[in-house]
Order: sequence, then structure tokens, then C-alpha cells
Amino acid sequence: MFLESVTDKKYVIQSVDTALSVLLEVSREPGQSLSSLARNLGETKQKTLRMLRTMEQRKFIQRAEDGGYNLGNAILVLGTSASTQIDLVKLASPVLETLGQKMNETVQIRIRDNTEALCIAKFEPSRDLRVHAVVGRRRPLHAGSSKILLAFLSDNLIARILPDTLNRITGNTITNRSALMRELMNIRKQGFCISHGEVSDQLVSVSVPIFAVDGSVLAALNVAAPAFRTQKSDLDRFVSLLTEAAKGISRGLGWVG
Amino acid sequence: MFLESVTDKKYVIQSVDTALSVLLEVSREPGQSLSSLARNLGETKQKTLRMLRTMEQRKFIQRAEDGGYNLGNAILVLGTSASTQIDLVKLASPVLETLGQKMNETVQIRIRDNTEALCIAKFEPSRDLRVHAVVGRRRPLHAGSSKILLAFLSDNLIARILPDTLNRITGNTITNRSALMRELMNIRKQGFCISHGEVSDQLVSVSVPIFAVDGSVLAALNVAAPAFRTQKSDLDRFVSLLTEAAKGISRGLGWVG
DNA sequence: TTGTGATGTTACATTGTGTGTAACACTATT
DNA sequence: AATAGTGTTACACACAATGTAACATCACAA
Repeated sequence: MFLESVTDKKYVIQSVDTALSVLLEVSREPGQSLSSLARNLGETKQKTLRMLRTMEQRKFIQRAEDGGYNLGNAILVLGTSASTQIDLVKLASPVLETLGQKMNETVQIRIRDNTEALCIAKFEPSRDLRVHAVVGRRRPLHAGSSKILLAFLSDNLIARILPDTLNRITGNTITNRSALMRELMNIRKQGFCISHGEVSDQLVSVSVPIFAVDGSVLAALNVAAPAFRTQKSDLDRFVSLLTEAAKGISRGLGWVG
Repeated sequence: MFLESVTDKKYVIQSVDTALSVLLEVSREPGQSLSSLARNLGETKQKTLRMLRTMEQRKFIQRAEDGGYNLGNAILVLGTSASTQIDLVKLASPVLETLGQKMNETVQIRIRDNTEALCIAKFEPSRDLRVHAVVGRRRPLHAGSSKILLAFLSDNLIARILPDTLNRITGNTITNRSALMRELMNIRKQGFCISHGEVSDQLVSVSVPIFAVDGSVLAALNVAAPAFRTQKSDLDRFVSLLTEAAKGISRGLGWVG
């Protein structure tokens, strides 16, 4: 009801909905007490308790020795099951691995989740100094390599997605709306996006689009690395490696380039 | 109410409970239609639909192009979150990896979930012919390397856990109750379990216990390999490698050997 | 000591939400 | 045409989920 589809609100069943909220809150900050959870959720303790009990019995939640609530084994199982069900992750996982080892830097796949970029898969190299990535982390769309997720959308949609003011994250973040639109056009033209310290000062990042069957951009494949050890030649290499890999994934999803 | 704790039934909230069932059913067999899900769950279509809609809106469920229901991105996020929250998995993941690479065979961690063994983490080597492992898969406790999960329990508890008849899976499965009890005592004495084709004809498997703070067996660490390429000397090596690794994990969990 | 303010837990009446029954529109069979 | 599948919607009733309230602990401080 905001952007795109979103199924009918009237079909939402409240208790289930709050149960999901509890699950997400436990995920966000594990080990919380009942009271803490209830407070953070704005729910009563009693309601929260019953949710937790229900899910504890099904192993979706498990308690630590200190009584704190954590996610349970069932979630573990669901999680691995999900990664084999979601076509994108299933297809991309092996690619991500070989790609990451070739570049020896952190690689991520991000999708656009409404007005934010969401990391759904990652690879981190084994070297000591590396960019840290977290599956589930959200980032604004207007900064860094996430811009690639905007670049191929209609101006109309972009306008609705972008917040009124573009938050400055580092000195290099683009906060001017028309400057951003110009940059997006540039990205669309060249087919990739290179960001120099737009999100974190010392990092550079390269991203390329992954296409769906219909030619729309489904996700972004990107590499992030410390600036000091990344030369122009590395960036060029990253661009071509990423582009190749992304094409492979896109084709696997039915895209015909 | 059956074995061990299990929190009070009266605190279970029905709609949430069935929602969780839906989630598990989707996980078990992805891509199902509404009708199919409802049928398998023994619920009405209408009820099932509302559950799905609620969870779809929160991205716990997502639909494929053909309308089939799959697990959604939120589950992906929860899943990776869970694996960093559950101490055992968190501790074991890196160990599993190095261990697996050393042995170049499939390694798993299993816990006892009521009357079954449940795989909660795995490593598969990159060689072509390898044992396939699935996180979330359940196996009977009386066959193969899962026996290690029984070996350290009280006779009393074992008796309650074991089914009335021990199913034969292969020709080597122990189906005689007293023979099994003797074997368990043997395992407890030597501290590891070697299984020759008790679950799959051509496979051998070695398992060792992971101990909790209180000295009880929390989980099993095991390796499975094709029999034809596994010599006696390999088995010996596996035993010592696994034992070392398991000790490391156990210590990490507060156990003092 | 006693008090205050946290916890987690239980009980119970009320209401509103989740539920089942029923009916609808489609499509693909026969 | 007719049947048997889909997925979806509408609605009234019953009961499940909820909020209010009370209780048992515990910790810290007065």
C-alpha cells in the first residue's frame, strides 16, 4: 500500500504479527529479558511472555542459562532451508565464494527492501584486515555501492523511494538530489558503480547489477575493500570480475543479455 | 510433559502455533500451493491463507512467480542471526571448517532433539564424491554415529527415548535391544563411536561427544565417508582429530576435562 | 529492619479477534 | 455442460487472546 504490491492489510492476524515482531526483536538483540523485550516492543509483559512460550515450545526460541531469550534451533533449520529456496542465494552462493577468493576481498549481495538496501548473502576473505559484512544489515540506498539498486529504476519511483533529505554519512556522501540523479544516470550508462568512501571513509566499493528475467535489477553484487590496498588496476579487475559473475547469476535466473 | 521440561501448554497461543507450523511446512517442502499447504497441515484454506498473508507482509514468506510459497528474506536474516546466537554453532563453525578440510570428508554436528538426532551444522569438502549432509535433517538415534548421543545417558532415559522396535535401515543396523545396550556401553568406555554402514550401506562414520559445562553430552561431532576410500589408518586419524576438536569446543563451552 | 522498584509469573473476566461456514470467480479437466 | 480443482471474499458467532490486576522474588538503598 505504500510502494508496490504489499498484500491486503485486513488479512493480517494480529497475534501472529506480534509474534513475528518478537522474533525479529530477539534477532536484533539476543539475550534480552522478558521485560526488556516487552519494553522494546511496546507490548505488555504478559502478551510477550505467551508469545515467547509458544515459540519456545516449538524451538523457535530458546533460553540461555541466565534466562535471556535467544533464537532457537528451528530458526537455524529454517534459515539454511531458506537459503536453498531463495533462487538468488542458491545460485549466488558458490559464485560468491569463488569470486571472493579471486579478489580476496569481501563480497556481498544486496537487494532493495523498500527504501533500504539489505544484505542477503556475503563472503569474507580469511585475511586479517577485511571489510566486515553482516547478512540482514540495512543501508541507505543513496550512499555507496547501493546506488546501483536505484540507478535502473524509473525517475518516478526513485523520487518516491528517496527520503526528503539525503543523510550525510561521510564527507563523500552525495546529499544533493540533482547531483545524485546525474550520478545515477552515469552509473546506468557505464553499467557499474564505484564508490570512494561514501559510506565508510577508508573504503572503496564496486557494484554491478544482477538482472531478473524481465530485465529489471533484482539485486546488487558488490565488493568492498580498504582504499589503501586497492589500486586503479584492482578496481578495473574487480569491475570485470563482478560483471562476469553477475551475468552468470542473471542468466541462471532466466535473464537473456 | 513427555521427556524433560517442555514449558506449560496452557501458554501456547493457537494462531501463532499454527503459523509456526505453516512456516515449518513451507520449509519442509517449498513451492507448495495454498491448497496443498492447507491439506498437508490439516487446516482450512482460509486459515492457512491468512497465516501466509500475515507472514508474507513481514517477508517471512515470499511467493514464487508461479504462486508457490517459499520462505522469505526475513528468515534468511533470522537464520544467520541464529547461528551467531547459538553458542554451539558459533563456537563450532570455524572448527568444523578446518577439521573438514584436514580430513577432506563431510563433518556434522548433531544434537539430540527429543527422540531423534538433528543436524545443526555441517561442512562438506569440495571433492566430487562426498557424503551429503543437510542442516535440519533428523535421523534415528539407534543407528550409526548418532548412537554417541545415547551412550552417555542413563539407562533409564535411554529406555524412554528408544522406540519399541528398533527399525532396520541397513543390514548392519543394530535392532536387538540388548545388543544395542552392550554397544552403547562399549562406546562410552572407548569415548567414540565407529559405524560401518548402519545407516547407508557404503558409508563409514566416526563420532565423538561434545560436552557441556555439567559434563553431560551436548552434541555429537562426526565425520562420514565412503567406505572404499577409508582405511583403518584413516579411521584412527579421524578419531584423534575429532576428539581433539571436540575437546576444544567443549572447553569453549565451559567444560573442564 | 523495611521500603521501593525492578524482575518473572499466574489468574480471570471481557471483548474483539480469529475462526468456520458458505459462497464466489476461475481454470482445467472430463 | 459438468465436475473438480484452484484462489479468494464475506460475515456472524464463539471462544481465544487480551488487559487488568495481583502475587512471589530479588536487589538495592534508606
